[in-house]
Amino acid sequence: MTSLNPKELMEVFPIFTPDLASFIHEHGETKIFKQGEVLMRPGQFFKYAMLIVGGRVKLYREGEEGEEFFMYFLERGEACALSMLCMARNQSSTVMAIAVEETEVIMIPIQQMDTLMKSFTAWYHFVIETYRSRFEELLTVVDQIAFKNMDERLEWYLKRQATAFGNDLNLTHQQIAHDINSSREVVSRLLKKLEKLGRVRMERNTIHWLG
Amino acid sequence: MTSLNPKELMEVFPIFTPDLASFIHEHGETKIFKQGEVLMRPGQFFKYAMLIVGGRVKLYREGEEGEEFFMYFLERGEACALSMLCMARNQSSTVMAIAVEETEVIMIPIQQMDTLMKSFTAWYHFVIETYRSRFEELLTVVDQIAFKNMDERLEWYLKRQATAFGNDLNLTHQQIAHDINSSREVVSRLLKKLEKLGRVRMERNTIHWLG
DNA sequence: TATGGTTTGTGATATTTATCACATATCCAA
DNA sequence: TTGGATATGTGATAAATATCACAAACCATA
Repeated sequence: MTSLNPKELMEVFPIFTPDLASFIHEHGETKIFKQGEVLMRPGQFFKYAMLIVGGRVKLYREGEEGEEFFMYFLERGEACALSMLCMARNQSSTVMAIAVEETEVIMIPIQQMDTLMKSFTAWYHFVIETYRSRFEELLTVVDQIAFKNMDERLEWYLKRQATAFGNDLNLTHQQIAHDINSSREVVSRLLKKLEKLGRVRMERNTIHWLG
Repeated sequence: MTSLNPKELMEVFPIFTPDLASFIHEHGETKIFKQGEVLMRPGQFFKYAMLIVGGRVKLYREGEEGEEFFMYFLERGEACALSMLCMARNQSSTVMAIAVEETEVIMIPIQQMDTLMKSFTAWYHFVIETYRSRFEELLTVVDQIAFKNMDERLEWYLKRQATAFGNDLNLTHQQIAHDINSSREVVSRLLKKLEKLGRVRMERNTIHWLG
């Protein structure tokens, strides 16, 4: 049973119909993840589909030598596509997902998926839209790393961070370097260039996005 | 009405049940795409979900300055995830898909999707598996371009081509350069290195993969 | 206000990849 | 067989990115 009643669920997930909202209210569990907590890690098996009610989750890919590569955020009203996809075949995760803020999640047990899919057209549309938007987002990620240089990729990264967190970004150059799989020095220099172009203003531990 | 009867459909798509196979036999259309024909291009809207019966389709992303970047192949028994995803919201395609061999495709009109999804559990599982495998594949593509150097990426590219076409690859260095978004000279030099390592043997217009 | 940890700045250098210029090789068709 | 198109080879150089070394700035707190 979730902590949100059906009416609240329909506010967070506008596509839900009343009967679907009731069903999820009934069969879902609410869980709070604290900042920094891991929602899933590579190799872990899914028992639940995860819907984000509030907060923010960072999804990233890990390289063989411990590198990281930021892919996207999940936010209020969205769901983890992989948790739905892998569940259906009892596959394990291939990405890291950690809460970057305190995050409230509705966990729907795998056993309910067939029922949901068969009984609620709205659920089917929600799942499709979840897949579609994540696939699109992953394609834009591919575009960036396939076609763009580091300066453009950095700018794109900052833009997305600003969309998620607002224009004052509490990030060190080292953290950014991790996320875009570059090095701190390179990030520092490119940020300096962006500052000269008037795209950012910099402080220790903070970058003001002026986009 | 498809050119394949239900029994043949079940051979190509083992997950299909008899009733699903009959439904698709009834409502699908068969279409042959000749080598080099475009199945979809960016901006085009979908009217059909596309299932591949035979042949091979190459999916790639286009950059802003006309660059190309190969993502993956679709083969017998697979389906185009994007054609299913976009259809559901009447979205347009964001990738190029061309037949690299003569390819036989079953086209299922968008109008049938809701019925299929509601009436056939096997269809639902097929769709999920289609999404899942394409998502996984796209994640491995991200890994390669995010974490690997050109030599490793080239080797990975050749390996995938060899899996699709066999070990004798009819590719020019220029074509390869296009697909991995590099330049001909770089590909030539890296191939030379691979030849010295005994991973390939080279001829004009052909590369023999010895992996 | 002294101290040590963290963050940022920057020159020097190495590595990787791209680009340019041109030579050579191979094939096909006239 | 020859001329032109296509494919490949290769040195020189440029550009992008990574790495190393170390200095300077900032911050918390003892």
